[in-house]
Amino acid sequence: MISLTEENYLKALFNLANHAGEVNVNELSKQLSIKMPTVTSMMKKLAEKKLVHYESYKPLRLTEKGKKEAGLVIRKHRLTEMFLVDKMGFGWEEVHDIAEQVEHVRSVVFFDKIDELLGFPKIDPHGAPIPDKNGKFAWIAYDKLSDCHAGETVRVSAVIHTSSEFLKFLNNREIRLGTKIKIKSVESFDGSMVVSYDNRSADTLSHTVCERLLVEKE
Amino acid sequence: MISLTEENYLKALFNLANHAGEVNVNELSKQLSIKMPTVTSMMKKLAEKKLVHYESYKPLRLTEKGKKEAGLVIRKHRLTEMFLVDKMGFGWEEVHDIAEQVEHVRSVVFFDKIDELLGFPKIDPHGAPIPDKNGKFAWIAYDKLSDCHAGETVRVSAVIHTSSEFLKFLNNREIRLGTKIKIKSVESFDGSMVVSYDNRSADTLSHTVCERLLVEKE
DNA sequence: CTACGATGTTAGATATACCTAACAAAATGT
DNA sequence: ACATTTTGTTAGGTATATCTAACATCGTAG
Repeated sequence: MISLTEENYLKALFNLANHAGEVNVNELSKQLSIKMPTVTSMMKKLAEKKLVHYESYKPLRLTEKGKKEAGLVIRKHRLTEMFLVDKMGFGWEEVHDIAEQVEHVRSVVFFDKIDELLGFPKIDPHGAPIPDKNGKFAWIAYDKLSDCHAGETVRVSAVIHTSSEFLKFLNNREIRLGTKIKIKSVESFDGSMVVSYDNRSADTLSHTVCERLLVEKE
Repeated sequence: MISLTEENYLKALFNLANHAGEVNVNELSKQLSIKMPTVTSMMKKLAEKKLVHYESYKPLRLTEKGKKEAGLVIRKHRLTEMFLVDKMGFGWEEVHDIAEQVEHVRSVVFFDKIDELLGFPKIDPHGAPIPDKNGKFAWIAYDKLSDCHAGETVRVSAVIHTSSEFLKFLNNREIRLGTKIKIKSVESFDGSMVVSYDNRSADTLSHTVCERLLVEKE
């Protein structure tokens, strides 16, 4: 049995390990707003449960079992977010905090039903992939808008949604998943981009914004 | 701030106090499957928080504040049950355990949205009243079927749903909220009733069943 | 290459929510 | 009315999850 607290550690480990595969105690501590000694002792506990590989002073790594369990928590989180948006009418900027709580519900049928009612979605409202029932992710490689060039036309496929402020900003600009963006020019000194989309012929997006928009080239 | 555990104690206190207004430590202990000493110490804690009136060796009583908080938890529980049945397609026998978990979600907008999507329901799928946003109950006085007499025609308005087995039994007999029952005779020696309803011309219901069906006379 | 800052661990304390064992009070039955 | 059973409390212990303070190791900059 994995406690609610342990679920949160696994989820954070997975999210931080996204690219590198390894995580520091310090990073994890900051992510969870939990002091380092507490993190160290939890890592020892999770190591005993064969959920993480832990050795003193070495970076943390999820075991296969740990990845699976983390995937299942993230599955519950993302299915919940999708349900809140698609079936309950919440905005994509409102759902993270609610899903953070609902994800800890222990009922397989509950999430299976959500999955079914949604038609077995593959991505959440922010474009992030929903792991399958074994906790496995179908990774999709997107480009950051900030890595694209003038003249290219791209489609917004996912957003990095660390803050609801960013999502509200996108709401104001009427940028959503699927929005087709044409890059008119890139300012080399600050990385900001002049783009057009829908009926906005010239809008400027800062580098900070462009880094958080994940796109596919047409 | 009221913890998840405290919420469970308040809910149990309210449910047991339904009629009497007073509850024993022993009763509460059995209801929650928590040993008496633990209950005693929790009562002292809840008394400090002004949620219960507690004196050694005296029966337990919720304060007004305690009743309100208990009402709010029960509101969340019953709104969840209604949502699970009406909007997600679960059976009334499946929803208690799921609602037991979802009720602890701390998000006012989440439950407000559920309330709105359901059209501000006054009763849950078992006919129990849903408290208002101040935790206040609109009490409805029903009769037990077991207190009715031969010749009377009644309508099922609520069920006492301590076990999902009872609800499955009612499913098999096709008895639901709203079913109109005609009492043909009452066996005086065991209190069982011969009744007719829908297209069942003569069905026998044991006293145990009749005690758990709450009805309104036509 | 050593010293210092960043990172990580150990030790010991706290709060919550549970337990058992032992004792105390209340209720009950003959 | 007193002995017994039921109910309730006290005392002390455990597990989880957190903290601070002090110490240890690592990595790097001078």
